[in-house]
Amino acid sequence: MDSVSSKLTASLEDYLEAIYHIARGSSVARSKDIAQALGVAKPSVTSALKALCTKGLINYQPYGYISLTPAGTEMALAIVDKHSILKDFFADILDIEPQMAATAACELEHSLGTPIISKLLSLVEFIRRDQKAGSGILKDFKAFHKNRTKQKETGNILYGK
Amino acid sequence: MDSVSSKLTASLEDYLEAIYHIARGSSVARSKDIAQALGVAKPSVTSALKALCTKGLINYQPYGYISLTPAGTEMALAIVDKHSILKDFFADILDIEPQMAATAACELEHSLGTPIISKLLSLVEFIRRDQKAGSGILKDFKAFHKNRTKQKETGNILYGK
DNA sequence: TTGAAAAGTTAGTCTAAACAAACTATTTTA
DNA sequence: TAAAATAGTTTGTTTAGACTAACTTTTCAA
Repeated sequence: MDSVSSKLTASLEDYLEAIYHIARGSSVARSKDIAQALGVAKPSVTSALKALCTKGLINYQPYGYISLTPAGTEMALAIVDKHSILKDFFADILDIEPQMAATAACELEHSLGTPIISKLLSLVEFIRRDQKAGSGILKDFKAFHKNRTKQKETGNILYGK
Repeated sequence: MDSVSSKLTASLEDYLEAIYHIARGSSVARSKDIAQALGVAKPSVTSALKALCTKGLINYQPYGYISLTPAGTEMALAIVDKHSILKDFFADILDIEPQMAATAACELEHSLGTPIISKLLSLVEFIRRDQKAGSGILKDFKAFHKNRTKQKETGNILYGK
């Protein structure tokens, strides 16, 4: 358990997440696909695989296929969930372009703990429910933001965009 | 301009922010205070000061006092603003404990660009204004979250807390 | 005004994460 | 089935950021 319990770096979390997604699609994760998914060179993948294997999160043998252990799957799922909640918050509530929302989610998923993510999920669901009920919090908010940033022209406001 | 325009690392942003706060209080920033503020050893501060000086963000001479240049002040202010907006969002909207809200703000202030921060600020102000107007979005949201996480006991929900 | 204490710097080490170049293993195909 | 192509690994380098130990500079107090 000692090797498993240690916290991962942001980088190793990214590798774990990539392995999760690749294995979802094709049921095996190959080193090359991981490199491509993360935009890194092949030797970087090899190093990361060794680290993740040492921590008991993946099954890995040199030149072999890669899969997540139960512990690795659990961790990957936690990261993927955070990513998804953050992306929804940015894209659906803050109305950030999908690409930028995804990028931001990628960065933050490594920093935020469950208490904050839980609240964020509630907020997303709260506003979605409100939308269905037709009372228009989101619409009002968007109008509020548009109006607030329009004042940028007059120069008396920060963070116009 | 070449040395100034490069993006800072998260670490250097932290140093810049610390210098800003220390110089606010006592009008001079000493190396020792920076080390203490960031919980880091003295040689780490010296390295960071050299880097920030090279980038034209602080005035620094060995064994001398430290101050921000105009460019450094501008950057520090941008970071401090982000921090403050994030902290308000976590503490006032998501109702996260102040300590945790501050810690999270510290992490995220380095990752999020102005488009997202701007929207977040609008959201904070939108909900504050709503509160004053008495229509209770925040109150409803808190109740919604409480209710949602109560279902945790029954086991059918993620991120109960 | 000099010497001890405090502050700051230098030098060297460590870790994480990336890279390129070179090598090895596997797979494909002619 | 052997050679070419592809995939994966090893080795060694680089960068950023931290650290300790040892050294230098500055400050303060007797």
